[in-house]
Amino acid sequence: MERVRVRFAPSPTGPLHIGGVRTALYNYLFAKKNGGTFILRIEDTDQARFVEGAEEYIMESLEWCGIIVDEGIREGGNYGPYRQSDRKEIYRQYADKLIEIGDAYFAFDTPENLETLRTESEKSGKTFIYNASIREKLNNSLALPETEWREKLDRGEHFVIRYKMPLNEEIRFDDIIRGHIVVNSDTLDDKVLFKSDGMPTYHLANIVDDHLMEISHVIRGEEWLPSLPLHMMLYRSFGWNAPLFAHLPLLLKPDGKGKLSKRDGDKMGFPVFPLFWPFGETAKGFREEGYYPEPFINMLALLGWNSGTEQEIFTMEELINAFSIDRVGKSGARFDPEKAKWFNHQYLQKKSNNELALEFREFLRSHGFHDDINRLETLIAMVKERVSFVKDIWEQTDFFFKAPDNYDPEAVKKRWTEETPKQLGELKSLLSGLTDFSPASAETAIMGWIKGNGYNTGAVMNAFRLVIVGSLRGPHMFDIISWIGREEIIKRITNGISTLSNY
RNA sequence: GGUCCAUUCGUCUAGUGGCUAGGACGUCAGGUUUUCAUCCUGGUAACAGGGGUUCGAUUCCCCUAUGGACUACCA
Repeated sequence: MERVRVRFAPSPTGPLHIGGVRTALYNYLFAKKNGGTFILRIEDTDQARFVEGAEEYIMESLEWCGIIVDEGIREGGNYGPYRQSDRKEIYRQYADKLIEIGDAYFAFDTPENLETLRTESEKSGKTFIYNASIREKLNNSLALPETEWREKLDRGEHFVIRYKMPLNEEIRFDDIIRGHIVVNSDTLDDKVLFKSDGMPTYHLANIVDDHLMEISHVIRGEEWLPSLPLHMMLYRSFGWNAPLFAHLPLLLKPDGKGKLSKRDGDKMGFPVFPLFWPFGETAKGFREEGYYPEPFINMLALLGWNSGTEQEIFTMEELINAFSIDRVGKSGARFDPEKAKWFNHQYLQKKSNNELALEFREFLRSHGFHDDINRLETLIAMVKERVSFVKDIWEQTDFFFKAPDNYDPEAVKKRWTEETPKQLGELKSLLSGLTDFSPASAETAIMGWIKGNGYNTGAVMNAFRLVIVGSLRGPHMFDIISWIGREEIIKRITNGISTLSNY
């Protein structure tokens, strides 16, 4: 096979959606699997929709994901420039070449005029298609006498260049994922290739750049499938070899219908973007929500692709090795926030207590607490397996840092009895006199005291937990009290007795 | 409306002309636990429908239904 060169070609019109990230990922995996090159090309031919900051956002997102760009606006390369607005001059000549060979023409119709025609034919139940069926009647260089349209051009009248779609021709092509597809050219319209503002449309720029950059495989979203016939025609008109195409299935909403959108994330409280989007209407990002890039990528890779084995946890290296484009599915995949969480949980479990302690220390700081790293490691060890995110650690351990400010009424009702104050009073003196406050020592002492007095273990321990934690949750009591320390424990028992005895 | 694409448990999916249709997430139950969670064990649950082809179709073909994308001087 010729050498593999693939590109990810987003438009800088806002934050990069996870569907876009997945497209980038599949391109990247395919390139690396085949020893090829991954190119990032910015498609900013629509000046009106350009959004400040989007380009940086795209690059930062890929970087966070661990998707390494080989050629691009920041990396450089031998096929630049990699931003279409910087390639502006090269497109017109290709449009002109098409006109020269008779496969394209100048059109002078105004957008308003076309709009009117469209609504009119809609009213009569017909579809308006700007093609062979009607172009002779419109305002273009095919319908007008040459002297007339040349004069318009000379006068500087606004024009676009349209592709001249042939009449009644079966256009046949193959897609790696979808197989053979046939479309009749009569259902296609004479697409605008070159706009009146002097910029090419996606269709022209895309084909020209893919050819000039020697792209071997185009891997993009399914929304492009309907324009593939046009693209194939363009390659034919230019006499170029077309790259191979693979159209990826779409990412769908977690509930209901339709493709995933920004709104879904807002509505259901999960992110649909890799990073926080800080401009204008802000949007949540996976990174800021506490996801690690590895599980995020892992999750995305498995949305629409699988290795054919039962392996689900993959490193990027493993993904590259296992990836194959013909194992990509055909139907849309629904994004599942629950499974995304599970992936993060899996990765977090593999982190060392030290790594997590370091991360958690930063988090604690924002809550106004601090502690030394060794103590935090001990703490992490107690709750690690029950959390999916570093921020969850706080929810599991807040009572280690501050005394409860209220007691769960349900738990009080269930576990606070007439004997409880007396028992906890005894426990308090026991702990005051205990020299070794390690978990093991505390356990021996407390369990001995309970048994010696014939108390009910569950009753005593739950009441004890209630005054220390404020509710019936958390790790083993002996680990908790040893970490918190005698003085604070005594204080909490005292407070608990005085507050709860009034019930 | 037109064109194109798709359809296996609730979700992501494996799979093949003959299988008890497999796994994961979720969910449910049991176990472990002085609590909660984790964890372990087990269960639940699917080939959209109808016609063909065939000795036999989830698998191949056709139709229908449903879903989706596109239908801009946006990408």
